[in-house]
Amino acid sequence: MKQMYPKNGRVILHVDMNSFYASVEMAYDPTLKGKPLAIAGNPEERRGIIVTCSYEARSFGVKTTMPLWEAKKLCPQLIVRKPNFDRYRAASIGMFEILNQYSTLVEPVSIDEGYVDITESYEYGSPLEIAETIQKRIMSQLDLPCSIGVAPNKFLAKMASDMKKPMGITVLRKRDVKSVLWPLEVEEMHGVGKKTGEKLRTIDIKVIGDLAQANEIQLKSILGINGPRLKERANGNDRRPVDPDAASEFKSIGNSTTLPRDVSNQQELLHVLESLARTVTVRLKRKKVLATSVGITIRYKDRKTITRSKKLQNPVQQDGELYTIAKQLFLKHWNGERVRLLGITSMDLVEMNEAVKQLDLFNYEKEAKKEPLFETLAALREKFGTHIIDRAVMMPEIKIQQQKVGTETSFNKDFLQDFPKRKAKKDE
DNA sequence: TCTGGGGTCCTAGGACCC
DNA sequence: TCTGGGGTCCTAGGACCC
Repeated sequence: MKQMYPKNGRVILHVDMNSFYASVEMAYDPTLKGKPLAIAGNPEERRGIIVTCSYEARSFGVKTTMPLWEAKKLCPQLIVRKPNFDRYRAASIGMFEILNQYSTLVEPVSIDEGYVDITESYEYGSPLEIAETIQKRIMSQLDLPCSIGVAPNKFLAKMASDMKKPMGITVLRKRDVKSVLWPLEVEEMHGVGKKTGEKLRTIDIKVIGDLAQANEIQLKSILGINGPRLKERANGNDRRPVDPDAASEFKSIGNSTTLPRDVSNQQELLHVLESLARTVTVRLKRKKVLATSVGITIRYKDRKTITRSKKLQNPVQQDGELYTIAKQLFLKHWNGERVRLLGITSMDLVEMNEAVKQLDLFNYEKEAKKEPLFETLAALREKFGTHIIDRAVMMPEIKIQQQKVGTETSFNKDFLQDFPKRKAKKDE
């Protein structure tokens, strides 16, 4: 079997669930099968846009991000359901459990898609057989359709999974790139959106083949670092590994909400901010992380959107902490006009057990530089933590400047600047 | 009568340090 | 008296994706 595969080549699958939310609803309620179904928010709350819709709905011209009223106009018999994220998460777990049975190299990309490196998975059959087995099992066990791309790298696998929907399997080899990929419009390419497409068209690049043969200097000048990368992809090259840990750690956690109507009342807005802070806090705790930066998003009536953020001295997670910072940012930057959307994002996340250590290191470096003055032991303990101060004071090799102020002995905080270095050396 | 909510990555300018 | 350039951090915004 082994000799079936190219010596240094990889075999990557991209598994993409078809109209995932709508399909999950149909699996839960089979009477919905075969009907035009859309998942959308509440139009009364101005969240009435199509998140996903069934293929039957698509045949009427209904599309993702379309306002609900528009979709209803195109398809009056459209059945609309609100999203049930718990259901979708459960279905997603089921899907990844199946993928994990064919390789240890499974990289989740989002709730409904992932890459699988099956280069070493000979025992389960040929690449095409594995793809067929996975597709059949997802259908029989979860009642959910998916499309699978089979290719020598992630980019080609991703493009391949998009080619036959629903329930397609597409093999895209390197040698097929010219005939299959190159004739497609550049905007069809993963990584090329509206803006990049427009820019590319200004230098007469219309199809993927044009991009593949484009002048690299010129590409770089209009797209920056992304230009040469896109050209590589257009030629079918992509060396990114399938990394099972890639998405395991969140880089940010945030929540935002479009208000049912535009609001300019400060109390009302702060109230919304407070409830957003609470939901973000709950999610931080569940993930056992703390935030070292906090940002807010304000979208005004005219959809102009600003973001403001702040790096913190100490990572936060407790109730109220997030709100306090978000409130400060909001009051400082809100221009008083009517607000359409508010959001809070927590960033630079650190693990809870890591955070204690980092808190100390962070503090004494920064604080000591800022205000090198004498303080009492109690104050230092309060600021930097009892543990770290007591350890520093106990170490005889560290000379600590002291002075008497009244009956109290104070310590020069400057000694703290050297402490981390000494401590690091000692720990080696 | 419009345009959600969750993310990631990149860029660019200013501050600051060496 | 005049003044380089690299590196890093912080902040804001933009593009893109699902």
